[in-house]
Amino acid sequence: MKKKITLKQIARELDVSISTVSKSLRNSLEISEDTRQKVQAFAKFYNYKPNNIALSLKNRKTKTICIIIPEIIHHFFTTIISGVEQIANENGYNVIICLSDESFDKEVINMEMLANGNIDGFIMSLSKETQQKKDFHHITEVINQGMPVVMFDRVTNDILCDKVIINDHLAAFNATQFFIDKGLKKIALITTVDYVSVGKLRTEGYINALKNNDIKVDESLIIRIEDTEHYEDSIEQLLKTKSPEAIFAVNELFAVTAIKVATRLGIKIPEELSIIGFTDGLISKYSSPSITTVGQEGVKMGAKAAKMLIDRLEAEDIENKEGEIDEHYRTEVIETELVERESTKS
Amino acid sequence: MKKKITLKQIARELDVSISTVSKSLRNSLEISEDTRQKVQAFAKFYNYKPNNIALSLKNRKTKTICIIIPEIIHHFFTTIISGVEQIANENGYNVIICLSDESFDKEVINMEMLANGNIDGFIMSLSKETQQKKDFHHITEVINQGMPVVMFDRVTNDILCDKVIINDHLAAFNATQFFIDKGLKKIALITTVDYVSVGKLRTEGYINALKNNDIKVDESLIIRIEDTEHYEDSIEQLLKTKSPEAIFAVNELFAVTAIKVATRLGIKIPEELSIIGFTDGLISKYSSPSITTVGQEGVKMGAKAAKMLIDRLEAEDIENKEGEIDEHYRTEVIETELVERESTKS
DNA sequence: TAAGTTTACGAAAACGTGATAGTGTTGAAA
DNA sequence: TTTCAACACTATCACGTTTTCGTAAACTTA
Repeated sequence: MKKKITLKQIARELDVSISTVSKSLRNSLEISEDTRQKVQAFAKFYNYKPNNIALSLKNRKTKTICIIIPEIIHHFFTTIISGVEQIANENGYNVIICLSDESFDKEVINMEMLANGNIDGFIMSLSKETQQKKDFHHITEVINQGMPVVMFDRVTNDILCDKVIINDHLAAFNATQFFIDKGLKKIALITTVDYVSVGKLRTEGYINALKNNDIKVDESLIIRIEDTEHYEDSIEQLLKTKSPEAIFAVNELFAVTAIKVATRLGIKIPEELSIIGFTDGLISKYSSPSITTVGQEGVKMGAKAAKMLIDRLEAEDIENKEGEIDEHYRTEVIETELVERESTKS
Repeated sequence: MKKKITLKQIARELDVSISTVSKSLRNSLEISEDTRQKVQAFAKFYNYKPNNIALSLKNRKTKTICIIIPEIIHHFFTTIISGVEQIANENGYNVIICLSDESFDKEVINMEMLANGNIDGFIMSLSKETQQKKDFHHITEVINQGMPVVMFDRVTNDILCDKVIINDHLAAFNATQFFIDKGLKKIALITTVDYVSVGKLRTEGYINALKNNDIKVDESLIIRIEDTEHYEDSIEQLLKTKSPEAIFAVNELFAVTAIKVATRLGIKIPEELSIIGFTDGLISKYSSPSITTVGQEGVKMGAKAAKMLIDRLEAEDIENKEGEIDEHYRTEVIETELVERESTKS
């Protein structure tokens, strides 16, 4: 077992100074051709690689970014990760992934721990609990320390920073309008409780589409799901008592569960009931019938977020020297598109 | 914007030495009650937190582990991450997640980059390409440097290290036997090409179960899928020409695709065709009909792997001082269980 | 009072690197 | 012969910690 070799060891071995070794390896012209070659050969033989931690300490940057997501089970977040990872790697950055498990405390702990030098910046989507508490002190604190943060999907207006979102309102509006254009009027909504920012926006989009077409909003057609446990019953109740012609679900799981319940009740899809979900994940694709869904382009979103973060990090390098920092934050909107499948009539 | 404060700044501000500040904050008895309190109050006010990078450099450990997985889209791997993350956090470790995208090169690059001081150890599952090439030099190199590696699921005998696997052979054997016990004999297999270690093992389990029951192995009932693109046709062909009574699929996607094709062809599940998949993911759960599957307990597996790695890391601390290292590597086997659902007769 | 002991702190080294600023030797120009 | 530049290298510092060792000053004891 040969441990990693250091500059110092090379220097001692070749009987030169550490500086000489360092310069030789960086091909400095100060060092004679002879010495340079000797050192480089030796270094190569012992597979010398600079210690990243030492470099981080010296340069005061780690070339590592952290992405905090509430859940890894949701397909949407995994696609986000893919996008971030790709751009990060292209630019020589590592990615640390943290799960908040929808918990405020875990979000805080993760951020505080990593903010102490481990990483250069954050990409994050708020946990449910954080959105509910509306307590963002951990995020402002990090930003105040001069560490850039990019928020995506579940964002808040209370924090000033770069953001990447989809137009949830418009996407929901369009999905609902899609039903209406097919002549369907009794449209149910399966959504989350209102403190989840995206749930709220999608609900609003649904309502506005109805209003826009002079369709009365029937609150009994709307199910608001608190936790993810026993919502099958609520859906069954809805289908039995209200017999909606269409259902718009704000995520994949709600959509596929609706299909399951409908199938069990002998309701034909899409003949008797049309369904549109949100998030174009594996479930929507492989469900039978497959689910028409609002595609979120998670990869694109993650890539965009990573790009914004890295741009800001690299900009800091330059601006630091000139003493000026661009405080102009931007919010990017990612387009969505309806992916038509078997759960809606064509 | 107030940047992070350092020991040096506190020292200068309070007109004491850096050592005094450091000791005060660590409650050393060398420092008078008075000074200690003064320093601690000041540090608290300015929200002092030690710089992790500096600590890493000094202690020569980073309290960070890396998990390399081939794909994040597969639900199995996300559950692995959950398990690792949980144990890691409990023990004060961060987790870096790297995706190899099934590519040998990306696996090598990731490992080489992070091995230079960024992390204390690896948890990994081999990429397809690596398994195909049988080139493991990057892994042996890391291990030779004294960095512990734990492999899970897709492992190789060519590397000596801790491993966590499931008994793929037995699990496939049992699933096949399950069909046979129900009186089904014409059992098809949808598997991967043989260089994927787990695919091979599962195929062997299937074959052994058949042989064990004196059922002739019919190669035309076995589909080996190379890449994940156009296998719907192969499955359709199989169903049309061979009309199997049962299908055992070595992963979720193959299983759900089989269901899709069968449904399209009007084959009733489970009356005319029973299906068992592998990996108890969202797809199996939410598919209609839901899929009977071999549960892999990814969380448990990830947790086990993390525990093995951390145990070894902590053991190193002690053994380093005593100059002895335990080279006795272990392989843990995680139990699987058949989760019965609607795609098989009860 | 002299000697020893405790108290309370500071100096310096170490982790590994890279940049800046020196330094001694050689050779060439004046 | 003197002066100065070029060359080839070394010393030192800094990044932020912790820790070991050292040392004044105060206090105790004989």
